[in-house]
Amino acid sequence: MESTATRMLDSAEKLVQTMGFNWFSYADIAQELGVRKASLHHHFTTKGDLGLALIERYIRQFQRALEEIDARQVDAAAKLAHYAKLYEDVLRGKRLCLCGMLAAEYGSLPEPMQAGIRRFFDFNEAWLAQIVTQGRRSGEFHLQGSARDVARMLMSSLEGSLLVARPYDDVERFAASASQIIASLRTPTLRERTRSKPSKGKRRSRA
Amino acid sequence: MESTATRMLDSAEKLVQTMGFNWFSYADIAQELGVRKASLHHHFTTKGDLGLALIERYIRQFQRALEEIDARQVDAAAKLAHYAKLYEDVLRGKRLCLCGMLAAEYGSLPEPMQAGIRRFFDFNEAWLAQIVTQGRRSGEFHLQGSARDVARMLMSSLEGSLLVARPYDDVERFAASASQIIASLRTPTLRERTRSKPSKGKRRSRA
DNA sequence: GTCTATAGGCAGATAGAC
DNA sequence: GTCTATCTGCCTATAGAC
Repeated sequence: MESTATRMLDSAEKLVQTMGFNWFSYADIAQELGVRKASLHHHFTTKGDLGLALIERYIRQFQRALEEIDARQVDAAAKLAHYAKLYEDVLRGKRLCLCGMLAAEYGSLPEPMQAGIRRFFDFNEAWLAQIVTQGRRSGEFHLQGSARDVARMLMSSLEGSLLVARPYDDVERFAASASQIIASLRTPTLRERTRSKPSKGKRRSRA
Repeated sequence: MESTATRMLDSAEKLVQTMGFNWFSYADIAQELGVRKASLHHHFTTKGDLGLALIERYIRQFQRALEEIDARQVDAAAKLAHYAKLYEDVLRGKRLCLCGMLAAEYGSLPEPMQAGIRRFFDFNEAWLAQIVTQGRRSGEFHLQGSARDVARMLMSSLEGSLLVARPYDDVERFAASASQIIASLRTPTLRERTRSKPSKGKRRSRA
């Protein structure tokens, strides 16, 4: 059985991800759950408190999902594909990434929420950088730039792909962008390689 | 001398791009311009009217900027670099793309604004697809996928790079992502080609 | 922990004088 | 085109009974 606080967070999360933090009110959640606004304020005194709780829970959920990926997948490419699937599932629910939405509204949010949003991005960046490093070592990925910069590019591109795909209510649009982004990391395929000059390729230092 | 309506649009545009459409009110604009709210309603009866006017003006401005690029730049790569600069300038003003912001708030907006947001993306996609086709013909770009899909990926990635970079107030973060995205289109350089293994590496199916 | 009641303010919008 | 005045409704938040 879910706690009341959890149901409140679930309802708020959906509202933020679909309509934005500045659009919804306590009345919306109260109505959906069949409680009074005052009950909401008992659990989350201010709207900022609620927003921060949302971000912190979202980070924890993402953390678990990434641990799951690390545990189940071996290849860097497979890990990355599953990472993209996480985003795709969000869009399937006709939502945006919680922190993607809040990043748009960033300037209007209380400071603790702003710090939480940056923590979410920092955490994702760190995980992705690790995957990029792994993929480069294994020869799966072909790329220039630091692992950190590639990680930032990947995260930003996926966030943007969600943002742009949603108005079209088109999961395929997202999937096409995501696979194109990921493909750009892949070592050139045989067909591409056979075009290249053979020769004494030396292993490059970090680009 | 700027018309009152123009100054109203300028003020509203900045508020939307920094704080979001659902955050600001007519009172904010009225205060900044030293007029009354009723004057605003005279020019833009409803907030939705104002929002739509904002989108339409933004599209016209973008159109002019892209014509400028077409007129001044010859190479597809140079055109793309200038396109990215358009985004970078937005971030320099500590703003988001108007339609990127509105895409986040999409679900909460009146239908005419929603249609306008899609027009903006469609228009950008069409221009980018043309550049991609040009670059592929000239041999500047190396890519898989249709010009349309590459165009969508580029636009989404740049929108997302703005979104993620802004909380860090870091134009360099955007620039690094943008140049990485664009670099992924470039035909492998000689130096990159020489590194590839000749050999029978087996081709994996598309991820 | 949930409720009723209410404060105090601001939202989007309109009427009508100047 | 701009103003004053006003409407109606919703917002976040709190006090205090149950």
